[in-house]
Amino acid sequence: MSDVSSFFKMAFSVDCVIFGFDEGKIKILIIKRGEDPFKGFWALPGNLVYLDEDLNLSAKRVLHELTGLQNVPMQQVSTFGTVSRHPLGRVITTAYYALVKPSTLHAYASSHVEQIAWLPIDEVEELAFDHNIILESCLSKLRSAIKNRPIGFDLLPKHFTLSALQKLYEAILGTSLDKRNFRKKILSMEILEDKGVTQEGVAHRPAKLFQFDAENTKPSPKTDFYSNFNNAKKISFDHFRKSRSFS
Amino acid sequence: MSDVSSFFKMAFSVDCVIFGFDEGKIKILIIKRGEDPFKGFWALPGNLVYLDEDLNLSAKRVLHELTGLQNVPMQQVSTFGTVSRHPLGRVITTAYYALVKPSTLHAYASSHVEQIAWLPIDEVEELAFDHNIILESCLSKLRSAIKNRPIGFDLLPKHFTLSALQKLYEAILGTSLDKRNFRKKILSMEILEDKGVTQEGVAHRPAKLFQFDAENTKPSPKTDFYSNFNNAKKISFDHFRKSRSFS
DNA sequence: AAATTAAAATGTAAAATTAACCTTAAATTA
DNA sequence: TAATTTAAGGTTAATTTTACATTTTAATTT
Repeated sequence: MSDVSSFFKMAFSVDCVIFGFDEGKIKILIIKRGEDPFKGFWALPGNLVYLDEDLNLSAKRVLHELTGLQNVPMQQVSTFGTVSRHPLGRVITTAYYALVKPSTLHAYASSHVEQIAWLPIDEVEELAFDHNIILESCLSKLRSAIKNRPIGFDLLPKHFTLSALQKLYEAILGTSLDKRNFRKKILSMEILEDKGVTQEGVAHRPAKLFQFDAENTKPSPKTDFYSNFNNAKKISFDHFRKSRSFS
Repeated sequence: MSDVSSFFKMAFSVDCVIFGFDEGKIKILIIKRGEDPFKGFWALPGNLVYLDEDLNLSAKRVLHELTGLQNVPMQQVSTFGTVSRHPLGRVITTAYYALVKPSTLHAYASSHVEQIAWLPIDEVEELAFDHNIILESCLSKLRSAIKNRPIGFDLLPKHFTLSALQKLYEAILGTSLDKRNFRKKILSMEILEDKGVTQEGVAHRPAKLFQFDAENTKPSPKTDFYSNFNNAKKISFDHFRKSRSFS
């Protein structure tokens, strides 16, 4: 290659979509930017990648610096590279998502961040850069991931009820599921361990608590991990539905 | 952001995994590099992205420049960004795959390319850069894509027999499929148009020719597009057939 | 303490899908 | 015309999915 130096003028960034499940809703972590560009705008946590830093590690570093979150496994989703997506120059960005338990961690506004918030995904308005598009793509990835692998547990506390798990699936898939069929299917996978303990202090019959049993994560033999999203009862999730990116 | 200029020192590239189906095998297009780095090595077609060029368009441009291929839809797969994956500096690369019909197009060695070859995927040896890893990830993407969407047709000539289609699925999935069940399932999807024509000049009963009917590409209602890869026959033990692939 | 409230837990039957399996048909070649 | 080769196609059993309603258990209210 004759002269290659003119190519080495780009920057690279990572953007993180951090999903949490709280009050029956899927939320994401957004930050209000404390510096230009897009100062004062809400945005996904993201920043530039250092020259001597692996891309995948960069996502963890950036998330930590901006929100204090640590030890969060991150999944690469997609890379966005239109020419003028960033006002300061040519910046290509890679999107990552992560699933966290908002209850057990404390995200805080850190460097260059004015504010931080957990926002239900159906309440997200205009974000900085092309972050709305990035969010859509991560959401769509999450929806297909949850059908194929037992990842939902990462969004729940260590011990949880089957109803909570079902609500989580309903929130992500945007459908309502049949209770008996859901329980049958999940239990038949033998990935849940019955802790022999029940809820306390609830004003109704207390539910059994389960724990995800990582041992038994053999892939389910036939279909997707949880593919029967067909028994949807067309009830309430209208806004949710329409935001599903088909096509 | 105080001083950001030190970040704008990276380069960006795209690498293409071009799949073809030929002689019953899945092959990829590889090039022998005509310039450093890795001059003389076999590699995936790939090159640096221009500063003023959209990432996704870059993949098409690069493929065209190196192989002459044009109008090939490309799917983004994944981005690779370890620090020293490229000897000339910090270069992050995005992998794309495409499905082509080797019969109807003429790839040729173009700029900076010494040679070009279609190589069966199981005969690929050491490639330049981290291209072996990139290939693996595209292959794995192809395998899951073919189960979810009717993309196999992009690898076949316009008119094809059901046996050819089945062989294609078998080659990609690495399993053997039951002939009657395969035909039943594919035909029930109503995405194939019977051309009322048969093969000619074959030394056996000629097969009917079909054509992919893009009209009818409603997503199959329940399961994956072609998910029943479980009826794999372990070839020899025809009656001893407890051979379902568990675990 | 009895009644009310709220969610938990549970089984069965019909429908749909998947899996297993083999014989006859149509062309070419020897 | 016999031999070879691949195409074509249908039935049954097994499994999976779907639809559906009542009873149980605790806390709270009266």
